Amino acid sequence: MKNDTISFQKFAKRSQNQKIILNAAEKVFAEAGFAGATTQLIADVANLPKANVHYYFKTKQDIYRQVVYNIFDIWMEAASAFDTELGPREALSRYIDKKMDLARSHPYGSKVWASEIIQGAPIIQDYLEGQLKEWSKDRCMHIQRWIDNGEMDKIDPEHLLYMIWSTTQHYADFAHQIETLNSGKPFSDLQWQTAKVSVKTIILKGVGLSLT
Amino acid sequence: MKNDTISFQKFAKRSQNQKIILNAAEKVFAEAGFAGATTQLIADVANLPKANVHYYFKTKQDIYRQVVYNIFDIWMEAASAFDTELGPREALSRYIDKKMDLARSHPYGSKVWASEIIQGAPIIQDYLEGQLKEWSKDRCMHIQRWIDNGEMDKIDPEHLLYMIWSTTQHYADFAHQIETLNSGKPFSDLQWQTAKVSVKTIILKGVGLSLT
DNA sequence: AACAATACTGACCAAACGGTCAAGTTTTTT
DNA sequence: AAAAAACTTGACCGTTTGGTCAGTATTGTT
Repeated sequence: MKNDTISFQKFAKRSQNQKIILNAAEKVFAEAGFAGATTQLIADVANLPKANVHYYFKTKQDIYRQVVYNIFDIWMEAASAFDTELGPREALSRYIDKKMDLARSHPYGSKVWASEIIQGAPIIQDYLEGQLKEWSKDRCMHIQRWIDNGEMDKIDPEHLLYMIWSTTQHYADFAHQIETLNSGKPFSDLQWQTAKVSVKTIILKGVGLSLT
Repeated sequence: MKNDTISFQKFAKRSQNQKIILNAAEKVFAEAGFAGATTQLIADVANLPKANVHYYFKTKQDIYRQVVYNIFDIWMEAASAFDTELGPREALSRYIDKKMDLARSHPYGSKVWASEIIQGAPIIQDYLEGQLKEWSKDRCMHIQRWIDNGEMDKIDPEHLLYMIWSTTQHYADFAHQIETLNSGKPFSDLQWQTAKVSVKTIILKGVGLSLT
């Protein structure tokens, strides 16, 4: 019992400091890119001396790798909201909702991901070829089945996925541009609501599904 | 006559070397980000000694600024394809076509732009608040008028614009991801065609317009 | 209380960076 | 032909960077 508690605390401290560093790093990588992010700045944001950061992570790349893996895991978990058993309307609708929620709750992660892909996915390539490709193929197959069943319009499933990804992530990645066009103010709850409804309305109707 | 020719050649040489450097820089900035792009690498890609690059551009930021301005200009010129006099179907259709063409022809510029916005638009902020905001407001007003006239569905115009921007630019910015899901091969002419049609079909139908 | 393991940190270093410069070459003007 | 202007470049420099390390403090174990 006492041993367990102590072991847990030890584990907790290490894990907790790593989390602080990763959170700081996510923000810094998002705002400066991989090369522009300095370990010193990550340390400052995490409120730790730089040497301490290197105590928990051997290299800057290790930190970066962890940040990218984390956002990928979150996204893949959200991808299960695309539950093909629900039928096209519910599956697409819930998936878009979920992706919009993530765009709002994880803007830094989304930006890090975008930069990683823009620069050719030097770190995450294996995941793209593995998990992501598998998931995409599976969903595209189901979408095609819906189409063949006459449940929705004949649309290339790939491009439907791309449209959902791009549109939802745009609200995270291009938040600064959107904010600028919104008189410099971030979206309010109501504006996020409107965004969600607009995206769902256009896409669902666009592929021949009604909202209700 | 002779003077003119000589002066023109002088101008041509300077201008030509600047163009070579800017083209190289666009690629390097896209693939490495601002901080990750080294003047040495830009020089290598341009096939010039580093000192020569600095003869034509005082600082790395100057090169970067020019690259970002260039892509913004190209985009704003394309924005005139959104000709509100044509009515909603033609205006939107042509604008999407034009943006898709640019995603294919200027992938590096699009990536540099995306990175710039992701990092908070440190260079281009004035343009966002000026030209872009003005253009957006104007087009949103026209879209609203179409809606009020019953020519298309009631959709928040802002979000329609965001959807067009995000979807089209996705094919440039996330080309690497798309390529990976496409068995590692870049899109063929036919696939680009399909992408274009898919995007137009979904968006136009999504806002209550028929394609033909 | 003694010991061991983990956590922390200031000082330091080699490498890489953006940028400069003086000394050359080529081109244009007179 | 000679002077001026523009172009080219290898060598160089101060600064910043990721990362190390030796020494200290704290926490956990016996």
